Amino acid sequence: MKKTTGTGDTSGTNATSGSGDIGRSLELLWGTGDRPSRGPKPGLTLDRIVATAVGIADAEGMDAVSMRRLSTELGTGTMSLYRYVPGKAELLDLMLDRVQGEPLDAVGTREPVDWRAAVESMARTHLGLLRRHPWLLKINQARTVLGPSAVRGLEVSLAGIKGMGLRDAELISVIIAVQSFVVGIARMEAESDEAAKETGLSHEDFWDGQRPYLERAMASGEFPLMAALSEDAFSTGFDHFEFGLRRLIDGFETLVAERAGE
Amino acid sequence: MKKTTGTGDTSGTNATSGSGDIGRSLELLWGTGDRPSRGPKPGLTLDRIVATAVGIADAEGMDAVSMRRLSTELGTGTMSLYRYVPGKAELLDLMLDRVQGEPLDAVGTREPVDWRAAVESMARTHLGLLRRHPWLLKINQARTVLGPSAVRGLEVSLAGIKGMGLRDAELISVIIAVQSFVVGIARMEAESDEAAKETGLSHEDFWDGQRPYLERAMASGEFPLMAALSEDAFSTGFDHFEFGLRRLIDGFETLVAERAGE
DNA sequence: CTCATCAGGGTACGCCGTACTCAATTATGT
DNA sequence: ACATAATTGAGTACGGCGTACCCTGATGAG
Repeated sequence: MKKTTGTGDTSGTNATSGSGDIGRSLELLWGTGDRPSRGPKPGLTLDRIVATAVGIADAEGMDAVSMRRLSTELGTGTMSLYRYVPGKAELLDLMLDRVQGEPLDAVGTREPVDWRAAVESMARTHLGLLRRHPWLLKINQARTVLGPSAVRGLEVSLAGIKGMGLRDAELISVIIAVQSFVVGIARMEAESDEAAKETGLSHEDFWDGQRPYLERAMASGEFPLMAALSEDAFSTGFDHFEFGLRRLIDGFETLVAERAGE
Repeated sequence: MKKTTGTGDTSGTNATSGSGDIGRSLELLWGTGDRPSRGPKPGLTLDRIVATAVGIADAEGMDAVSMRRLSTELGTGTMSLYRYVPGKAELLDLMLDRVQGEPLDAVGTREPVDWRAAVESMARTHLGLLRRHPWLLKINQARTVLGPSAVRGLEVSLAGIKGMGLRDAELISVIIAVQSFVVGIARMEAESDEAAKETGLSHEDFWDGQRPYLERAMASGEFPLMAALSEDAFSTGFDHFEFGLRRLIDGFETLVAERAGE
């Protein structure tokens, strides 16, 4: 995704730092944004660019976010964007950190009542975020571990589960387990929606379309257990998120009780 | 991702079926592949195309899989591929189903010993698959729920956890919970690797690069809990997959015990 | 043998990210 | 006040992508 040009030399023009992209990303993320003293005032702001990009992604998905499209939306030339952002990858990093800040504004770092409630809230908040911005799933999150919003989010999460009485590495692991589960669920949902939108087929039409193939397979006798499943096993009435979350919390409970008993 | 041309009319040339893509995918997935009687013999096979595409993706990632690249690898013209596959999306579906079949060949549908072992095996197998083919994470899996390999995999999974004594919808939910968790973990790993490869920075260099920003944030006093974390909280020595899997199984155990007690 | 049928490949179009160039603008030093 | 150095923003161009369209040949049924 990085070397699309083929001519190489992605970080040669940037005189400020020879380190590459990630340093630039961090600088933009944490940076103060002080302008140079000489020259005309910029007609845009980083904030406006990122906000607009997020708007496009929310409305039409990540694929719609291109530098040309973004510049059109902003009423500027395409290349002007590169005055503010070194490349598209860095723009994505900024988009990521921006929306990650959303839930934090509402929550604040209030005292946690109970770690179970905290875990639940963490999962629900995260899932809500991913549902609101499904394009988040298409951005490499490993890059921006250390944006301001990510750090704040981690702090809030830690505050919630501190009371579990686990070792530090285990607390991190709890967070990772919950986030992993949530991401997995969100991914399923997002992909389902995406597929529905792309093919123009609704959920029901989709399943109806599969039915003949499925039925032939079931009739073959090769899949006895699947054939024996009741009709509503795949029904949309069952909330797989709630189910999984409950199990996960129960699992944590077991560990916490175990530790307390020793 | 579908309407890249802008001229519209994505499914007009195909005389065989006006239904669109998904029907065509299923046909390729389950179909018998009978050739027409007239005309020259095809120089390629669907199998060879898909296998080559998988090879490229394994070696160089999903981005390297383009129709041009694939055709070069196969020694044919680019457009020839469209004789075998209606479009790239369908090719991805086929790639997905192909690698999903891998673990099944080894396992077989032997009698399950214990549902705990089955869940563990399910998770480990899936994680292994995703580690071997990280590009799987970039393919929309919702589309191909019903490829032959997917159906077989589901059957095997069901066989393993049947003994839990849960309702059908709950069994599905168990599978979904485990797979979601595994996908989440795999995604973290893959993104980490990808970021490392793209930036050319190793894991350590990456963290060292962040350190100044992090330390400034910690020094600000805004994040007391994070600042208080021990050094090794993020150490690579802790296996987050094992931890989460253990909790998940414990959580299932709680439910199973609950049901048995009633 | 004829010819309908079908495989294969070339060309072209509209997207994409972005390197490079250059005129216009502006704050500072004199 | 003015000259100057710095910076902006727009234009152009390149190499990639997926794929629509069309033409060339090979094939086997009648």
